[in-house]
Amino acid sequence: MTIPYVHWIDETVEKLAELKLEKYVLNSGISVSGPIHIGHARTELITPNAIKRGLEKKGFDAVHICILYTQDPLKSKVKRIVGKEFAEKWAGTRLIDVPCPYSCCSNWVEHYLKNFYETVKEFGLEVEFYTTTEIYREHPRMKEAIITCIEKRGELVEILNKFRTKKLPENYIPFMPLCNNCKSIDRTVALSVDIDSYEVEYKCLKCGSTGYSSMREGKLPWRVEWPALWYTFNVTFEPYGKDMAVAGGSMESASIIIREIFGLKEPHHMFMEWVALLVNNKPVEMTSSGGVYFEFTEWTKVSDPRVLKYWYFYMKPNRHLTFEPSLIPKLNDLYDEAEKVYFNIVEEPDEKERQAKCRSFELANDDKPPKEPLLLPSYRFMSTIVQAIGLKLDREKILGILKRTCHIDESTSDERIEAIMERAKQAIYWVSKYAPPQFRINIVEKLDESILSKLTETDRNFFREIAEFIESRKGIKPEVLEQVIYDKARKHYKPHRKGFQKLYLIFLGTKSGPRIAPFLMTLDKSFVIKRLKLLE
RNA sequence: GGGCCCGUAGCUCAGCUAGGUAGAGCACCGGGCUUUUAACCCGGGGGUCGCGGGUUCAAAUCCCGCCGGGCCCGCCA
Repeated sequence: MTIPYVHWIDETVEKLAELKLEKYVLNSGISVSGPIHIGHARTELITPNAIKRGLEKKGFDAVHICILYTQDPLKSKVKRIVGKEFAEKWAGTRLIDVPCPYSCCSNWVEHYLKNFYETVKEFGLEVEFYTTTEIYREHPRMKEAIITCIEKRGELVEILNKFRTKKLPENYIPFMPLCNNCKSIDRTVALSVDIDSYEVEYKCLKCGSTGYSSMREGKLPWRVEWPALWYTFNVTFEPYGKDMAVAGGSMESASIIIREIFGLKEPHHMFMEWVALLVNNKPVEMTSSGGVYFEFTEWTKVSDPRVLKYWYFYMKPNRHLTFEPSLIPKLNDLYDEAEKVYFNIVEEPDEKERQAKCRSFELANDDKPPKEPLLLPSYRFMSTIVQAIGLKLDREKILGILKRTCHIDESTSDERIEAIMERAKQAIYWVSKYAPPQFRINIVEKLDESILSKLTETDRNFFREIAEFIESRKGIKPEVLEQVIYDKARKHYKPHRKGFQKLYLIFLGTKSGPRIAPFLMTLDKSFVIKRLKLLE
């Protein structure tokens, strides 16, 4: 009685496919209240995009839209990312009107979206983005939705009041106007609406002014805005985080509103857990405005997008994930392992596990897995190599080392070389910015008394023999050198590990280090020989 | 006040959607081995599946009630 394995993405696709719709609109949304992080990427970008592709593969017309909330007021909690003064000055202003906090872009939104679209492209995501600012200004369906909400406001208030402790008055106008005077959007009250001129009469509680402003510049309150967007785009599916999942939360009210006010059915939903960041060794949910995040645009600098996609596809959606930059080599290993399982280079005895890895690997590659495995040197080893050559992206040196360590040869394809160089570039960035101390290699520049005084005659003989071996041979394989070092260590020391300790001492000034032979081969041969002879 | 997720070996978790002998990795112990910035191989110990009840020939799995942990909503988004 075994249940056939179905990946959770495929399961969702199957369910949606049963609806047999002419067109599928998969919606997601991100508030541009700060940096867009990799937690957003899980729920709002990567997951719905894979579902879209799944539907397309089955021959359906599907589109993935992502709404960027730029019309929202700035939250005061952004003080954690931009300082108290800035936050207080601009709190309550539409994000689109807030200046760039670092004075490098034309405004807040532009600053936080600066490299965003490019990263989306690098991730191979096919998403249509809309800002709420442009939707309010230009989208005719949104205008219809707003007018409907105002016309049916009695009914709407009744629905909203079911979810409120502080009840809204019967004549409440469900609209947040923009104050022309102080540009606030969260402390204004709509007094009356003129549908023909599409203007709203308002009173601003912040600056005390009254006046008329265009409804194109205001917004609906969130609980109404969400279903209005469903109506605007005819949304059929939407993943959401736990903030929306709650009984009495916005999803529940939005579902009632879309049915009763707009006469449509609510979209299908999918619950996704959030991604936490390890802060002081404790997981904290990522929050852009609260200053806890790992930026989405940062990902492509440290790693291949497929690595993050693979992680998200391999883990179940209700799984709470915890991220830390020091996990990046590990996550790369996870992807590399999946590649090996997929190409039958490594055996995965557990059939379900094998399928989970293979299917997640395919999904991470947008269902177009490579014909041949890349089998890159591990991220960890790449981080050793780049450190040995001073964290410079020196193509010749890197490829030279990889040749010496037998990772590549003349027959290695250009595609693979490029992938290796890409990983080298990422490893440099990672080592410089994120590597914890135990991953850092500092080669001893010059031997001084503090080291020389610790060496014995035995050590000198041991080093000299290794030096002579390296000198006498060309094209040594790492395994061969490893064996030679081991044999000589056993010959000179008891226990032989002492020999290894002395080797690390003269190269790194430490008692331990990376696997010795491949490490020595990352270094310049003449330097290694000189150092072993204690000449430098 | 309400909701969601989680609770299975020391740790991280799989197994629960369709009930059928309790699982993996890490850690630990023993052995092998070359100190490998989380090495590898062989063997071993280790669990009242949070608690209580119910359904059933049979429950980690389904139902009800509790308890514990985390998060969220009841402002705004």
